[in-house]
Parts: sequence; C-alpha cells; structure tokens
Amino acid sequence: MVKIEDVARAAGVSVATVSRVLNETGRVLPDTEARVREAVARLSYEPNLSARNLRKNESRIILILAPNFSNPYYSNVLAGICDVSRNLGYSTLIYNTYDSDALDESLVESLFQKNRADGMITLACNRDDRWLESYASRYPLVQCSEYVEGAQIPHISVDNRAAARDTVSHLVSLGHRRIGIVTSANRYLSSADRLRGYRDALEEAGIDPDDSLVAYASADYSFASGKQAARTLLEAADPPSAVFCVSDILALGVIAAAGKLGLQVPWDLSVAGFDDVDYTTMFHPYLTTVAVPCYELGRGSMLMLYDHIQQKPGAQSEVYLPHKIVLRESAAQKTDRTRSNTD
Amino acid sequence: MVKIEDVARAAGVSVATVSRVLNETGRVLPDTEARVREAVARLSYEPNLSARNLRKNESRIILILAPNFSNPYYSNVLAGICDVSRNLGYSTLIYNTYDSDALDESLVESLFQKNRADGMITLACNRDDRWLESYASRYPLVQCSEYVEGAQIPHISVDNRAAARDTVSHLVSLGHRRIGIVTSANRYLSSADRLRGYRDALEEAGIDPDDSLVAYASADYSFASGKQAARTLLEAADPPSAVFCVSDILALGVIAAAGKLGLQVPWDLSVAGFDDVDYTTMFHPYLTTVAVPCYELGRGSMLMLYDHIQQKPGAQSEVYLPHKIVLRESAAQKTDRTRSNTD
DNA sequence: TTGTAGGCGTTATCAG
DNA sequence: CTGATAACGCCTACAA
Repeated sequence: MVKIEDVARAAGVSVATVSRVLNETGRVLPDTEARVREAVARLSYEPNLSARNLRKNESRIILILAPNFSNPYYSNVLAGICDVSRNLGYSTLIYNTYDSDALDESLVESLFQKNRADGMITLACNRDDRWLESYASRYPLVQCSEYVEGAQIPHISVDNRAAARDTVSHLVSLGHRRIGIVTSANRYLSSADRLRGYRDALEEAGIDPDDSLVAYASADYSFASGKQAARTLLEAADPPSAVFCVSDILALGVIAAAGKLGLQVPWDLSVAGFDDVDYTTMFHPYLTTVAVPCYELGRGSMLMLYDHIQQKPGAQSEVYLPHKIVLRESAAQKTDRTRSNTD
Repeated sequence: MVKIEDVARAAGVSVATVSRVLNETGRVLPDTEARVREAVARLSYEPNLSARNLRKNESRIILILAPNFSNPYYSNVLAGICDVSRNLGYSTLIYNTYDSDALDESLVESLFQKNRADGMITLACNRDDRWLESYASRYPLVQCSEYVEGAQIPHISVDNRAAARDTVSHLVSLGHRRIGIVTSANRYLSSADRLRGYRDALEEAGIDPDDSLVAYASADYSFASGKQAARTLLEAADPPSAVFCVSDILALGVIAAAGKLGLQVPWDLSVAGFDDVDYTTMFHPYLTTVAVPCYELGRGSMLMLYDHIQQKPGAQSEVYLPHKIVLRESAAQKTDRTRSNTD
C-alpha cells in the first residue's frame, strides 16, 4: 500500500504539502503542485479513506434505508439517489428494511451511533413514526416519498392527496358515480393521503361515501392481494363501475380479477392506478395512472440531504414534485354496458 | 461522542480490556466482562468504525457493481446479497455501472485502490473483460450471473447454455421446426450461451440453422426493442412458428408485437422467455420461461465472497445453481392454424 | 510557501 | 488476567 509519505518522498516535499495539494487547501507553488501530482499519478496513490474519515470525522457515505427494492418504484428512486451522490463524491450504503415495520427505532439508533454515514435517506416509514424526529434534529436525515405526518423532518414527495383527488375526479367526469378504491393495509402516509384524496373527490361530486367500496390490499402492494381486494369489491351486491388503486401493481391485479369475473376493462369496469411504472404500457388495456417522478424524487432527496449536511442556510425542508395524470385505456366513459349502472 | 476511553473509565478498567471484551479476544474475568458490558450498554457505546477500520485494515464493506437495478432480475439478486451480507456483519456499498460497458478497468482500478471495501461482487460484465482477472488474483472478487468466459475468477451462475437448449428442445417437442430467437446485442456471456444453447437444440433436432431467424434486441433488454426485434422476425417471408427470448421482458415485447400483427399467442405463435420475473403471470398468456433463482444467486455470491475474504481453504470458485423450465401458456403445440406451417 | 508534530479512536503487542 | 503504549494513515495547527 502506497501512503502519503511515499508520495511526499517521491516528490521531494513534506506530507503536509501533498495533503494540501490533494485537498486543495492552502497555497502551493504551481511548480511543487505539479511535482506532487506527478508523483501521485506515478505511484497511483489513493488516500486511505479510513484514515481520512477518522481524522475528518466524516465518511462521505450516505445510508439509504429502503424496503424491497424489487419494486420498480423504489429501484428508480434508488437510481436517482445513486447518480447524484456519486457526482457529489458520496458513496451509497444500502440497507434493506424489508417493510416499513422493520424501520424501528433501535435500528436507526444503532445505525446512527455507528456513524458509518454522514447522512441518511429513508424511502419508507409509517406515517406515525414520530420518534424519527429526534434523530432528524441532530443528524442529517431526509425522507423520500413517504414521511412522518406533521413532523419537522425534511422530506420530498408528491402531493398524494391532490393526485388522488384529481384522478378520482377524472373518473367522476367519465360518468362514474359508484367508485371503489383499493388501498393498502400499511401505515404509509401515501396510502392515507390517497384515500383522503379519493374521499375529497367524492365529496366534491356530491357522492356519499360508502365504506363497502373501500378495499384493502396487502402492505406490500402485491399483485395477488390486489386481485383479492378486487374480488371483494366486484362480487358485492352493488359493485362499483370504476376502481381507483393506490399502486399500478394493484391496478393490474384488479384488471386480472375483473377478467376472471368476465368483466372487460374498460368496457365493463374502469380502473386507474398510481406510479406509472414501466409495465403499465406492456399490455392492453394500457393503464390510466398517475405519473410519479421517481428518479427525480431520488435526485431531489440526495440534493436536499447534501444541503443539510453542509448546513446550507436556505436548505429546503419540504418539497413536492409535480405529478401528472396520464390518460390511457383502462378508464373510459361509463356506458349502459357498464356494470352497476343502477344509479 | 462516547469513546472506548469513556467506557473504560465508567467500568473502572483499561481501554485494552474493553477492547478485549468487545472483540472477544483473550481471556477476561466474567466479573470484569460484566462490568464492561454494563458500561457499554449504559453509555450506549458504539465503536468508531473509521478508527477500527484504520487499525484492522478492513472495512467490513462489500462493493456491489450493478447495472440498472430497476430490472427486477438485478433487484432480486441484490436482495439476496444484502440479506446475507448483513448476517455476516457486512454493509453493502452499491455502485451503479449503468451498463456493462461502464464497468471499465479504470473504474475498478480506482475502486480497488481506494480500498473502501473488503471485496467486490459484479453483477454484469462483458464476457471478454479479461482484464478483470488481474484484480481477482489479488483481491476478493466474485462474479454473479455474468462472468468472464474462461477466466480464473470465482463466479456463480446458472447453466445458461443447457437451459436454453432445454427450452428450445421443448419448443421442438411441441412440433415447431422453424424457431426464432430474440437475443440481446450486448456482450454478456449469458446472451452468447443462450444463443449457443438454442443452436445446440436445433442441431440435436436435425434442423438447419438459419441466421435470418436470429434477431437482436437492445443491450438492456428493453421492451420496445423486443417488439422491434419481433417485427423483423415475424414480417419476414418465412416467419417462425415459435420464438425463444433471452429475457422475459423481451418475450413480453414479442407477444405485444405479435398482437399488433394480428397473431395470437400461443395459437398463432409460441413464445418462451427467460428469468421468470414477477410479471410473467400478471397477464395472459402466462409466460413459459426458465426460472432463474436470482435471490439464491445473490445469496450464494455473498457466501462465496465471504469464503474468499477469509481465505478459507476449500472455497468454491465455480458454482452453477439449478434452473427450472416452467411450462405455462405462451408456448403450445404447433397446429394447422399456426403460421408458417409450410415445413 | 513549506515543514514538523500531535492527535483522531481502535487494536495489538508487550510487560506485569 | 490486565494495563500501558505504540502503531494504523491522514489532516491541520503552529512554526519557520
């Protein structure tokens, strides 16, 4: 292993000078600098990060707490974080939290104490994880997509409530009045907000809420649970003519379940999803859904974190990226053929 | 920050003793050990990793070089690696290589020099990246899924050639004799081996190879490129009655393209994929494909790497996990209705 | 502008 | 079995 001392000797200067050149701190004569750089290159010297970190008390590492990253939503966010962090000179340590319940206080406490990282980004948490606040107050922490409701923790997300409201309003505008929702049994703020948005739209349209139109899929948005939830909705006495889902996979499950029941989307049933992941346009009917800028969310979270690490004065603490409703094939005008056109 | 010295004082012992207790090295009286552990708990002390790493010259970090992890294949592998590494006491640093060409020598060289990690796992590389061998000889490195052909680098994968041969043989057994392949334009060994396996099966069946039945999709297996490749195949003068694809996404693209051409799978065309990712059973026709144990591949690669880091004598260097062909709906008996039943 | 030297928090060697 | 102390490689006052 070649160390700074070797470089110093090779360049005929002191270690301090080498360090100054490498860290670009303090004046160094152009001539000496050149000699140092030449030596660095010739010996292909790379500073020992452990030593540097010990000395500077930083790690240049960002910790990402992510639940199952086989979900394309999270993998896109991840890609955004990784790209930005690399440009900023940070490495990304990834920690699998499986689901939001695995993100418990003892885990964060130990991660925090170990201070292996300069900051942390959480991709999922329950909306009532208030204990996170105490960490955010003494440690750079930003929440991406999911965040703790009403807490003073920097976060970046989309306006889930408005997006859901707009989507459901769109269904209303297509003539649907009996509209169901498939949400998730988790405690994510996004799930709650999307349910709220759904109710907002109903109220706006003067439609009475009906709890029998609210179905819950599994906490991890599994395709199978989406199918299951759809069955309870569609096999009821007075089934909906449209269903809004809090995730695309769930929507796909609903479409599959409908098919099994002999219902064709969108003719017999309208379906809308959320996220706009890749496979929304791999099969017909192409999914009407809400496009969430996952990659940008990832980028933004890292940028925010960086500002907080640097303690930049004007650092943002609450950012909402614009969403977009994309109209495709799975939601259509309610017709006589549509089921449950009794009202 | 509470340091080892604080613990020592609190427990009334020397730092050496605290260290011994924590690292379980050397004898310590049960009584003193208890006092130390109590102090550690009370002060909620966590050793400073930078200092420890500097001293022990290790990082307890594994570097993962992964291409676009929004591909469910890679994310499952990743999950396997992360789970095992955590159990082994390692953190996983993830480095995005975008595509295999971004994994160039200068990158690995610098990563290697920085020695931020104790070992490295590559998820993708070109089959002719022989230069990797020189790193593998002096640094713990294992290749997962993709590896350099004929190089002395520990790797774990599946037998791609045999899997492809078996799948194509299955198509043959269904009565197909004009069988196309959609492979990828990348330089992955898996693509090459699957093409070889395809040719093996043809030869075994006494079918003359026909280069016009070989179509190339983009390097990253994109859905769109699968559709495009399918068009060149299906719009030819003498189109195939069955198509074998080197990835599920590609197969989905082929099915979509077929649909656009008025061809129904499997009645007018049989299609087989590779990987068995989640959405193979989200839509009809359910995909006939090769199930690759991604998660297990990830687990296995980390286990292998661990053995190599520890320089365990009998460490494995070449492992192939069993695959399984899963028969579903997209491939069926060739009938008169099937296109190109001229032969 | 450059060099010297102390210390970051641990572990490991050596005495006791 | 335990304690004192010298590294590990780097950065940064402080001096020159």
